[in-house]
Amino acid sequence: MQQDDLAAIMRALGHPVRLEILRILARKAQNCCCNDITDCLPLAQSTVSQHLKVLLDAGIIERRAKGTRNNYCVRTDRLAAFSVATRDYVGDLGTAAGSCADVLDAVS
Amino acid sequence: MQQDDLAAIMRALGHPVRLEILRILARKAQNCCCNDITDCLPLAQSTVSQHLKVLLDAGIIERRAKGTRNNYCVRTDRLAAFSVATRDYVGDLGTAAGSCADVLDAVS
DNA sequence: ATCTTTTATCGTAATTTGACGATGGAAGAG
DNA sequence: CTCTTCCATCGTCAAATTACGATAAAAGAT
Repeated sequence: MQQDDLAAIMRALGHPVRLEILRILARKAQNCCCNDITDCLPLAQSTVSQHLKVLLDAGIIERRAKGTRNNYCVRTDRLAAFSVATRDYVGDLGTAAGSCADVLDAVS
Repeated sequence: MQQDDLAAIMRALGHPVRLEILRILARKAQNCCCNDITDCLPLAQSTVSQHLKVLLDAGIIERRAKGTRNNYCVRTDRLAAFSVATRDYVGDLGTAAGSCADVLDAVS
């Protein structure tokens, strides 16, 4: 995964409400629409819809028209890839840096 | 780690420049000041300083006065905790959701 | 055909972000 | 003491984010 993509997903996830929305989606899994989420949050429907769009644009969730409703669900594959990319990124930093604090202590 | 803290770190990491700054810090490990980073990026010193503040406020990096300079380094511990928290969060979503897309396919 | 439900989108307002140049203060160098 | 280097902070500006209410379109229900 590209660094910019990683940043984009981080940014999309970088809001407590959106983390909570994903949890709600995961819990109600198979049949969750915008109103269902709005019922769980102290926010207006339009605000929730906006947050859903952010997650949608980042490719973290999926939308499926179902009659008069739109069902959303988590894109587990994308999140798994993100989790791996995050681990790799952090891992790279760690191996490159060693324990920087210790080095500074040793030098001073 | 609290969900809000996770969101705060995600947000701090949710910018390509800041991901790049962390990489630079990790590479130059033991002796990296604001100017060093600025030299690696097409940005003004004040802009880099601002990004450093964001990372600092999120607890992702550490500052150490060293003579006339301020050395920064990555807080590997915090990033490791973040990596774990991310994995756990994504893992929770996965187990709660199953493969939601498949469920929807089966229902439709 | 009409009504209701759902929800994306528009318009708006307040706040935050991201970028810059300028500046002042802190600390070593001469 | 003076000079230079480093850099956090201030002021500014444009753009993005976050929230809201209003609204219209789409689709099922009556």
